[in-house]
Amino acid sequence: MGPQGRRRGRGARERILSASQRLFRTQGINRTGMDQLCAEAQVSKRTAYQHFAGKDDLVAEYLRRFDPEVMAGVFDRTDLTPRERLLAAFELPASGSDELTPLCPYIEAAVEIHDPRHPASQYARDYKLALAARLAAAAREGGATDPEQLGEQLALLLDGASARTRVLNAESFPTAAAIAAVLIDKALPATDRDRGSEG
Amino acid sequence: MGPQGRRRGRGARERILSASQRLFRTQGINRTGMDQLCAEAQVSKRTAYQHFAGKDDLVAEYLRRFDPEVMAGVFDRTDLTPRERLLAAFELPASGSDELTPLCPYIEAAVEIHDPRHPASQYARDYKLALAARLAAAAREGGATDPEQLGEQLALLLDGASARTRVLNAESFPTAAAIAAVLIDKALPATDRDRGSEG
DNA sequence: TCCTTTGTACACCGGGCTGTGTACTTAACG
DNA sequence: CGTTAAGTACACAGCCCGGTGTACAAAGGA
Repeated sequence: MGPQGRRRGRGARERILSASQRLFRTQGINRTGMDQLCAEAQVSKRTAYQHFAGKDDLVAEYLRRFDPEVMAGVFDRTDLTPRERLLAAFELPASGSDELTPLCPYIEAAVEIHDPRHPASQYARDYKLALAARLAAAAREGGATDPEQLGEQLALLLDGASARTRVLNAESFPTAAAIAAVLIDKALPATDRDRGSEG
Repeated sequence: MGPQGRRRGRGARERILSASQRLFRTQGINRTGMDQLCAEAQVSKRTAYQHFAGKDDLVAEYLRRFDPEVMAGVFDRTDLTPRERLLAAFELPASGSDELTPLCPYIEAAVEIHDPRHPASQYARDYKLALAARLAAAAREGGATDPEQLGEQLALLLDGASARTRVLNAESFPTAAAIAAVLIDKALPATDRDRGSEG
């Protein structure tokens, strides 16, 4: 119910969004009420609704905030060959060694929202396509025979690992990584395995 | 809210469960209220709560009912070689040609329920393990080098296709099938591709 | 200093949800 | 026929949720 003792002042919007990240990811979207979210953000409910038109709006903005941060760490690593970059995408994201990888927030949103026309569902779709495109770009750089196909395949593996980790309550990324290795070895020319095809 | 005109009589429990299948699959679990469900089942709300302790109970039972029906069609086909059976698991399930494959109900439940200790989550986990085991059994029958690994890999592909179909709002099973073909060809001995290793 | 912008406190509304109480009706079976 | 199990109709309790109205307090630039 907002900040009871100390005033928290000006950074309301940012606090709301970062509280969203914490709560939506750990509890899910539907199970997180606006009251709890405002309490976590130390923001009054009124303020929240002055910054966001509604919960839907907040959810959409929460998803939009993921785009930059998620994939940048992997794809911008110029020290790795394309092949290594593709494989690095399957290393456990932000691996707190005893915690499970949480379900991809876009899949979570798509399942919880369930309306394909909802802005959040649009963002989810856009993100997934963008990620596949990035994978395809790295695949092309590595000299893959059919980069788009490999990108889509690897993206599917990531989604599978994420969903399966949630259902089984056990880490599934290593399995996905093993499949990815097979696909990459098959699609990338053997001579370029340790070196990009860039000339 | 229940049967307004005609009385429907004795088959209440079955009608409730089959209405669950229709509504939970098309709308999701949380978005389907007991009122709507009872209306669809043409059953009074009171009757529903005489058959099930609560909605949680109904959801658990709804999931339990899937076990026999889903995989039986594929794995019992003795006319197919093990390799063909493994591949058949990736053919679009119940393909209404213009409709998307709905999200696997166990993934749906695991995401919507979100509590790993909930009976529904248990069923989901059990089902996923059982399916992987069935795939592994077929893989073993086909002479795979590491049947358990192949089973787990194929199961992950199915989950990935299911989740990604939902997020992208576009069919992803063909992609998964292509990956499956690669994995199967790699794991099954070439001489046994058209014939089981049974002797 | 004053005034605008931002945030606060808190009660409250309407609606949907799960679940129940009660009195009644019907179908099946002996 | 009579008895009993199954189902019905419907109102209603209680809860939580998203969202709002109102009156007030503080920060910060001019």
